[in-house]
Amino acid sequence: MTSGRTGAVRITDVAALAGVSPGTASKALNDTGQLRRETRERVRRAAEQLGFTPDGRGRALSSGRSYTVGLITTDSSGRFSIPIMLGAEDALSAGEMALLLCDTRDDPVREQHYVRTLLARRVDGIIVTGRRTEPRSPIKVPVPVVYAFSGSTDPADASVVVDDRGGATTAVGHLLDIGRTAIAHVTGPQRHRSAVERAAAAADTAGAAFRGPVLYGEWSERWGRGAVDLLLRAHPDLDAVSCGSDQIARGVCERLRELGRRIPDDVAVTGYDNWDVMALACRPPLTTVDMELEELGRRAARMLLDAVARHPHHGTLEMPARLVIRASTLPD
Amino acid sequence: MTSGRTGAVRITDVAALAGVSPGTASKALNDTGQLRRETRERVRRAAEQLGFTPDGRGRALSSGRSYTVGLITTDSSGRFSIPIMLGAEDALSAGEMALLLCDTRDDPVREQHYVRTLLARRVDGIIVTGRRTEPRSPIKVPVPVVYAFSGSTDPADASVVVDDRGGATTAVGHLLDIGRTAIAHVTGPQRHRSAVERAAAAADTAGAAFRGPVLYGEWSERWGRGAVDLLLRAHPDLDAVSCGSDQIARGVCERLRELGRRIPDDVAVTGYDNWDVMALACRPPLTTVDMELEELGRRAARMLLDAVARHPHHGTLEMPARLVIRASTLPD
DNA sequence: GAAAATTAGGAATTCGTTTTCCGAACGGAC
DNA sequence: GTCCGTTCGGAAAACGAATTCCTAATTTTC
Repeated sequence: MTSGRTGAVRITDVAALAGVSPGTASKALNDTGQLRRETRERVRRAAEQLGFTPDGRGRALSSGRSYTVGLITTDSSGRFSIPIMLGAEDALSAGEMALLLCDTRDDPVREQHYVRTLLARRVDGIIVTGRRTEPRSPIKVPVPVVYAFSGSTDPADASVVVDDRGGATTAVGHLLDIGRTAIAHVTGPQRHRSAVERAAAAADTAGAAFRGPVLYGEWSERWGRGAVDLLLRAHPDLDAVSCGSDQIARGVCERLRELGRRIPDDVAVTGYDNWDVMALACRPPLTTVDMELEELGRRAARMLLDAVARHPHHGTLEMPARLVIRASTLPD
Repeated sequence: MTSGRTGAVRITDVAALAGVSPGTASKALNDTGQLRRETRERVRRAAEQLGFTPDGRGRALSSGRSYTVGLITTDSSGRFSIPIMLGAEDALSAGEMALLLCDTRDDPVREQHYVRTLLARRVDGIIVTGRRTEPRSPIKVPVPVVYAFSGSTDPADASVVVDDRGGATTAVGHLLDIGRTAIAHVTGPQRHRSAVERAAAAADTAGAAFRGPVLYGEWSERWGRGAVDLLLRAHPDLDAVSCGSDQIARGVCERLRELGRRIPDDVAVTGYDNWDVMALACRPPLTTVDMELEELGRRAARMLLDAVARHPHHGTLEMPARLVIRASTLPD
C-alpha cells in the first residue's frame, strides 16, 4: 500500500496523494508559507490517511534543529539524578523533543567524549546534572546548556538548584511549630555543601532552641544510630532531632526506639530527601523534606526549551523544597 | 579558522585540506573504497588537524543508519530498570551508539506514542524493559528489538531475563551448605511471577529441610517483620529464612533481633536483589542474590547491536544470578 | 607491445525534509 | 482593458555525508 520496502511513507507520497508538490505539503504540515485553508486540510488528511510521520533525519538536516537534547549526568545511578532525568524527559517529550542519555560515571574523559558525540549529533541543547549540590565547572559548547542540581560556577549560566537552606528552615520551623524547644541537627560529612547549608539553616532557625554543635558524620543509618548516643549524653532535655538525610533520620529513630524513647512524644525527628524506601519504612514514618527533584528536572528542561527557542535564561534558580509531614513529628 | 558560523567543520573542508574530493575523504575516513594508504593517511591527518567529527544528521540520512537506539521502559523510576539502562547505555556507547530514553510510565498510550517517535527518528533498534519479570506482549516494529528483564511472550523474539529459579536455588543451597535443616521462605504477592518462581525453587532445593507453606505477602519490611511471628509459632525449630527480597529480609532480621534471636547463629537469613541500601544497612548485612542487572542491560544492548549488524538472536536468554555472601549467613 | 585486468580517485546521485525564491493566477482600481 | 498588489503554490536549492558509478592511469599477461 505504501511505498518503499520498509513501508516508510515520505512526504512525497503525501504530496502526491494530495495533488500538491512536496514543498507545499511541508508547508501545510508545518503551518508555514501561504496556503489556502482548503489545501492545508487536504494535505493533512492525506498525511493522516497514509500515517505519515516526518523522517527525523531529513528534518534535522534541513531545519537545522535535531529536536534532540543531551542529558549528561555524572552519576545516573544516584537516586538524585534519576528523578531529575525523568522530569526532564517528561517535559521534553511534551515539547516533541527526545533525550539522549549520557552517563559519564564521573570521569572527565568520558564527559569530554560525550560532549563531542552530542555535538556531532547536533543536539539542540544539553542538560548537565551531577550527584552533589556543589557547583561544577561549566562545559564549553556552542549550544544552550542548563545545569540541574549541580549548578554552574559561572553565574551567567542557567542553573536550577535545590534550596537547601529553605528546606532545612521549613523542617526546623515545623519542629518549633509543634512546640519543640531543644533541637539538634545530625547530618553528613562537613565537606558536603548540602550538609553545611542545611546545618547552618537549621541552627539559625532553631535559635535559642538549638542544641549544638552540629553533628557531622556520614550519610548512613549507622551514623544516625551512633549520633543518638552522643546527643542524649550532651543534651538530656532533647526533644527534637533534625537530620540531614532520611537515612540518618531512620538510624536516629531506630536507636531512639531501642532506648525506649517514644517518637514523636519524647523526641520528634525529621529527615531530608523524602526517599520513600527510608521515609516510609521508618518506624514511625518520617516527616521529611522533599526536594521535588522531578519538578527540578522538568524546570531545567523547560528552561532549555526556552533557550533553544532563543529566549535564554541566565543565573541560578532555586527550587523550593516541600515539607512532607508524617508520624515522626505528629503527636498522634 | 574553520568555516561556517558555528565553527562546524564539514567533510568538504577536510577534503579540501587533503586535496581530494569529498567522496574520497569519506572513503578514507570510513575505510571503504579503494585508496592508496598514503591518501588515507593524508585525509586522516587533515581530519584530525581540523578536529572533524562527521555530522550525525547527514550521516544518518545517507548511510541509512542513525546510530541511535531507543530504550523504552515502563518504569524507569524502579530500581530494576535503572541498572539495566546504565548497562545498556554503557555497551551502546562502546559501540558508538547513543540511547534515546523513553519512560512510558506504564501507559500503553504513551508507549505507542514513543514507538512512533522512535521510528520517526529511524532508530536502528529498540530495547524494551519493564518493572516485573512477567513476560509482556511484544511491540510491532520494523526494526530489531530486544526485551530485557520482562521478556516477550513471543518465544521467537530476543529476550534477556533473570534466572529467578537459579537465584533462589543458589541461596537455599548455601543455607543447606552451612548446615541448616529447617528453612522457610517469605516473599511477595503470589500474583508476582518472580515471587512464585523463587518460592518454588526454594522449596524444591530445601527438600526435607523445607518448612512450608511459603509465606506470600508484600515486598515490604513490615511484612518481613510480621512473617517472623507466624514462622516462629509454626516452626519452633526454624534455623533459616530465605526471603524473596532484601526488604523482606531486612524486616525479618529486625524482628528476629527484637525477639532476641541471634543472626546467623540461631537463624540465618538470605535476601534477594542485593539492593545495597537494604542489604548493607541491615543488621547484620545480608547475604543476598544479585541479579546482575547491569550485565543484563549490557547483554541486551550487545544482542541488539548484533541484530543491527544483521546477526539477530532469537529466544530467551536467562542471565545467571550471583550469590553475595555476608554476615547474615556467616557463622562468624 | 597490445589487450586485459586492476587500482585510485573524482563526479554525480541519493537520503527526506525544509526553505527560499519565483511565477502564475486572481482581484480590484482607474 | 491595463496596471498593480495579493494570494497561492511550484521549482529548486540547500543541509552533510555516503555511495554508486565511471574514467583515467597503472600494472599485468601473453
